[in-house]
Amino acid sequence: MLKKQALYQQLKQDIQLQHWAAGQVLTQQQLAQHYAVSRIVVRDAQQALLSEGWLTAHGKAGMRVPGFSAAEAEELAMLRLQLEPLALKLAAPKLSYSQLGQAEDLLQQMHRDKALPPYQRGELNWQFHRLLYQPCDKPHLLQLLDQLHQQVSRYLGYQEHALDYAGTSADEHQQLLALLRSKDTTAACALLTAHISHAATLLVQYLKNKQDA
Amino acid sequence: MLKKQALYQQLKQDIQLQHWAAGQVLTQQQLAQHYAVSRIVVRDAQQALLSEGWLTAHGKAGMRVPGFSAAEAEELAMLRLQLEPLALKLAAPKLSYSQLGQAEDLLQQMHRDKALPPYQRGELNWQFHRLLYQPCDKPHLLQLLDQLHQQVSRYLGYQEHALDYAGTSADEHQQLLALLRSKDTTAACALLTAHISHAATLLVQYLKNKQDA
DNA sequence: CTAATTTAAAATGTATACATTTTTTGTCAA
DNA sequence: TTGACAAAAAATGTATACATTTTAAATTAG
Repeated sequence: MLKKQALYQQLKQDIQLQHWAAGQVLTQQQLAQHYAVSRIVVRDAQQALLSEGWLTAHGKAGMRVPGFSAAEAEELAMLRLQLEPLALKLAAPKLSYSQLGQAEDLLQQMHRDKALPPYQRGELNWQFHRLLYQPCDKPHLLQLLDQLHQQVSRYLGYQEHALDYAGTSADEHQQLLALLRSKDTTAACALLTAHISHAATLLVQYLKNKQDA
Repeated sequence: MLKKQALYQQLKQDIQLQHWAAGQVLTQQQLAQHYAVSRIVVRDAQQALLSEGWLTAHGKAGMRVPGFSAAEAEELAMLRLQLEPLALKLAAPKLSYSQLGQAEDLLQQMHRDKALPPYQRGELNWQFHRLLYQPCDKPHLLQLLDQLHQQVSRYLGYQEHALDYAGTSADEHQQLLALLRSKDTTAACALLTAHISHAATLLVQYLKNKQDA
């Protein structure tokens, strides 16, 4: 694989797994030496991660690993609530049964293996949602959603139980598919809103507790 | 100035002024030679422009200059309508009179000079809107809006009269400020919605006419 | 002539070397 | 001691050179 992409993925994963502490400045040299690649490669990867929010610029003070906050989680949820139901509303009428089938497969895969690492489960979860939004045929909207997902997924590798994929979430996913199959777009959008709210509440609650401790 | 930034701005402007035709593939070598810089500089600038939508990736076929379409303009307007009134609703209660004064100054500057080049007028227009949204204190929302603005501004260098800054738009800006000064957030948001719709309609109409011809 | 395969050319990826800028450190004067 | 200034170190920006990949062209087999 291209070294650029390899480093991009590795670095992203290492950030998610907290191998680089939040707030830490990551210099080109440091990373180039640590991962044994040239600075050029590091620059490219950094740039990509920066534009996706895995790193944040601080003027000329270099790029830092962003931290976590309940406020940020809440903002991200607000934006998801603003955009995802819209995407679903536009996409729902165009969803084919074959796509619904694919979605079903993803759900099954997601809940079958109990020992799936958090970030893989999060990835499947997003693939599921993304699949349902896809037919809306609005490239910019989908791009914004991908971007938001990147931000949210920073929080996920983080703590498994924060999202409760195995519990209520699983039911909500099934119900959502059922509503879509029966062409009840309005109800599906309402359920999606509740679903996002619910997941967000859990995460925000968790972060607030952690702030106090 | 840093060559990277210089090229970034130059290239952006040249794209806006249609010096590079839509659909054209811009290779590193081509640009490096044309602007007399090394390919490294080109790479950096390209990457930045790509993440802002001034260039679009086509698999391994290189980066292309994106074209214009009524459908895209409509999508961008939809997203603005979904997000900007929200930003204003959150920001309005926190707007200081000093900020409203700044906004007033921007408006004046914008309408005084009749011969302002389109892209500068567009820039002032965005500064005005951005100033009003700023106090919402939602970094991600503001970032999404900046991004959307970049996309929209691609269309602006394009044709001056498409947005009618001198006509209805000027009135709407003034009214908006008045409503904000009187703390009528609800009415301000409603007016903003109408304002964005109006500008979008003009642009979309223009693009549709152009498609037919 | 068509299509497949090889060969040449062009473009991009990557490393190293050098230039410039930024940060830090250390020294001296008040 | 403190604060300003100079020197050194570190980090980033940029260019050139080389490696790899991709694309185009040319050649040949069917």
